[in-house]
Amino acid sequence: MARPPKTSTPSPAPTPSSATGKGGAGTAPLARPSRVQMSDIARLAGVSVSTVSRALSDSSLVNPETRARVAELARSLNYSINIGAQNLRLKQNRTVAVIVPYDPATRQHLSDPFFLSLLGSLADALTDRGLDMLITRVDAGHLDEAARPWRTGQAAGVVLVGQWHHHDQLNAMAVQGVPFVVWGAQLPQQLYATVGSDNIAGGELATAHLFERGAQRVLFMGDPDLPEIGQRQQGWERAHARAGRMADPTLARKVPFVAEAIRAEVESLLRQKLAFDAVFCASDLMAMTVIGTLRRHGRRVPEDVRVVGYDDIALAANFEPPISTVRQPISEAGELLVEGLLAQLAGERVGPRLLRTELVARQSS
Amino acid sequence: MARPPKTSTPSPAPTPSSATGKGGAGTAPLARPSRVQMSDIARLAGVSVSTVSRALSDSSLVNPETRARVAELARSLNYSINIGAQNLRLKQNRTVAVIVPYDPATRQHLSDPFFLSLLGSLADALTDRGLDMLITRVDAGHLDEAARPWRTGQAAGVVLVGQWHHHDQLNAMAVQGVPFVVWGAQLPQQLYATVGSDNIAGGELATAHLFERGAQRVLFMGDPDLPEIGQRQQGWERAHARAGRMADPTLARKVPFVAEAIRAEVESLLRQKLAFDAVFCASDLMAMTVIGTLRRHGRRVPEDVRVVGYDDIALAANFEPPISTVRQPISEAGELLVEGLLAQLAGERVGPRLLRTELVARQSS
DNA sequence: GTGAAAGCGCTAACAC
DNA sequence: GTGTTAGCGCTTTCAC
Repeated sequence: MARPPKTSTPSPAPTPSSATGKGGAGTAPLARPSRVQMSDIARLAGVSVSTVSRALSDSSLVNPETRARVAELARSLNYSINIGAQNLRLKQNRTVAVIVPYDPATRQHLSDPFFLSLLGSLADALTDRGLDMLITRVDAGHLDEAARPWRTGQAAGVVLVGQWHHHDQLNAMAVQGVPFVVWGAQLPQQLYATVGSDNIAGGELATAHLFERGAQRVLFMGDPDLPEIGQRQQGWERAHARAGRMADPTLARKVPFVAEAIRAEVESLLRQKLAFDAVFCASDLMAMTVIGTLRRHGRRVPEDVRVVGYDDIALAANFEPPISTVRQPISEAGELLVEGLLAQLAGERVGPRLLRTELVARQSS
Repeated sequence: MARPPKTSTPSPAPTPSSATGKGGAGTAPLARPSRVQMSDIARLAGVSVSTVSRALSDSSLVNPETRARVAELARSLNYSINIGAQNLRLKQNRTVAVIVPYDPATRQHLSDPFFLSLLGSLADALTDRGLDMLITRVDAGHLDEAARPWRTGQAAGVVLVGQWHHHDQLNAMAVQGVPFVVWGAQLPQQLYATVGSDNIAGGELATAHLFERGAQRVLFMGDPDLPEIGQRQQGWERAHARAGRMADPTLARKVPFVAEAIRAEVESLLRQKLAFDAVFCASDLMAMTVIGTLRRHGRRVPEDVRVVGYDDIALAANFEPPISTVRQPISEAGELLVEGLLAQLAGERVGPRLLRTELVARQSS
C-alpha cells in the first residue's frame, strides 16, 4: 500500500532556509509550497469534501447557507480548484498548446513583430474563450514534436504558428488523430487544417501596385522555400502575367530572413548594377532593412526605388518613409485558428481557411 | 459508487461527424480524442501497469527484456506519459506561468519587440531546464490575479513581465507565499524578487552620452509612472547633476507608449518652439516614432536633434539612421528570472537583481 | 522481477 | 441536503 510522504499535520509552509545565494535548484523535481485544498475547506466548514465540491460548482443540491459559508471560506483562503486533478477526473482540458517552430541553425527566436502580434491575437482569442495557452518552442526540423503536448495530456489541441517545410510530418500527425491547426499556406494533398492569408493574391496586389506607380523592374526578395513566401512570389509572377510582362527570373532574389543577409544581398545587387526600380519584400521587417541599406548607398526611396513590404506590422506606418505593405488581418487570424481547433475537437472536419489581404499604400512606393 | 462513462471496449477513436462548417464548440468542456495510456501498453505487453511504469522510468528493478519490450511498444504507439496524472501523484510540476500584464484601456497587446524578445529569452531559459511555459494575460489593474496559475496547481511558480504600478498587490502575494519573480524595477519596501536592468544607470549613460556629443538641451520622453521609466528619468536628472547642469523640468515630457501620442507630443513641442537639441527616449520604439516625426517636419537627425533610445531591439541597428541606445542584456534577463524562481522554489530567499546596461553608440546621436 | 493496492485532489453516482 | 465511495492515470510501497 502506497503512502506518499504525507505530513498529516496542517504543516505551516516549509520554512525558507535562508541566504541570498543564487540558483541551485538543478533538475530536481520542482516541489511546491503548500496550497489550500478542498479538504481544508471541508474541515473548516464542517462538511464533507463532496459538499464543498458541489458548493463551489454552484450545485442546486446544496443548501444555500452551506454554499455561502463554503464560498466565503474559499474566497478568504484564496482557494482555487486544482485544475490538474479536476481535468483528470473530468477527462477534460482547457489548455491549448501553441507551438513556435524555431530554426536551430540561426537559433532565431521568434523575432518578427508579426509573429508576436499573431501570438497576441491567439492569446486574445484563447482568453476570450477561457482557454489557457501553453507555449512551446520546437525545432523546425522536427515538427512532429508539436504533438507532444497533446500526447502528454497537457493540452486539448495544438496550434502551430510560423514557417516550416515539413508538410509530410504534419500529414502524419493528422492521420494519427492529433487535433491541430497550422498558420501557414494551403498546400496540395493536405490532410490537416490551415489558416493563412491569401499569399498569392497578396503578392499580386503588391506587385500590381508597384506597376501602377510606374515601376518597370520589380525585384522580389524572400525565401520561397517557405511555402507562404513561395506563394507571394507566385503572386509576383502572376502580376507580371496579368500585365502582359515577362517576370525576369533574375529579379527573384532568394534571401533568408536575416538582417545581415538582406543587407548583403542589396549591396551585392547594387555592386552588380542590376537594374531595378522597385522591390517587393516578403516582410515589412525585410523592407525596413532594404530601405535602410538602399539609402545608405545613396538611393532614394521612393524616388529611385519604390518598396512594398508585407504584414503591416505597427512599425510600418511609423517608419521613415511610412511603408506601403500588404496587410494580413491578424486579429481574425487568431480567431480562426482557435475556431478551427475547437471545431476539430467537436468532431468536425475542418478545411483550409484563407484570409483576405489588403494593400495599404503609403509613401515608400 | 461512481462509474464515469467508461467505454470498456478499446473504442476506435470517435468518428468525425462531417461537414466543413465552422466552430460551434461553444463553452462545452473540451473533450479529447482517445489517447494511448499505460494500461494499453500493459495489456499489449502482457504485464502489469506497475511494470510498465517502472520500465518507462528506467527502473533497475525491471527485467531488461521486459523493459525493452515495453519501451518499443511505447515508442511505436507514440505513447507519452500523462503529465497531469504524473504530477498529481508525484506532487510535482514543471510548468512555469509567465504573466503578461495588459492595459485594458488601450487593450494593448504586448506589442513592443523588447517584450517579445524577453519572452523569447524566457522561453529559452525555461526550455533549457525542461520547464514548460504557460502564458497568461492579466489586467494590469489586477496584478494579484497573477497568482492564479499557481493556486490552481497549473504552474509551480510565476514570472511576471512588463510594466505595472501595483507594488502593494505584489507585496501581498509575496506574503501569501506565492513563488514569483518580477521583471521590473527595484522599489523600496519590496517583499518580492525582481530582475531588471539598472535603469538609473542606463538613463544616466544615455544622457551623459548626449552631453558628450555636444547636446545642450536634452529632452526626456516617457511615462515615469511606470517604475522602470521613472528610474530612467532619474538617471537623466542625475546626469545633469553630474555635469553640473540644471535639469529643466519642462524638458521631461510624460508620454505614454502609444505611437499617436508620441507623434502628437513631438509636433506640439515643435509648434511651441520649445528649444531642444537632443531627445532621450524611454524605448527604441519611441525613438523610431520620434525620429520619423522630426524628419517629417524638416528636422535632421542627428544634425539638428540627437536621439538616443533604450532597449537595443534588433531593429534599432537597421533603422535609418541606426539608433544609439542603451542595451539591456535580454538573454541574461531570462536566465536570471528563471534562476530566481527556481531558487525560491528550492526554499531560498531571493533578493533583487540588477543587470548592467551598456551604451551602444550609433548614428542617431 | 513482478503484481496488488493505495492514494495524489477532485467529481458524481448512489444511498440515506 | 449530505456523506460515502469509486475512480480519473499515474507511482510506489509492500508482499511474493
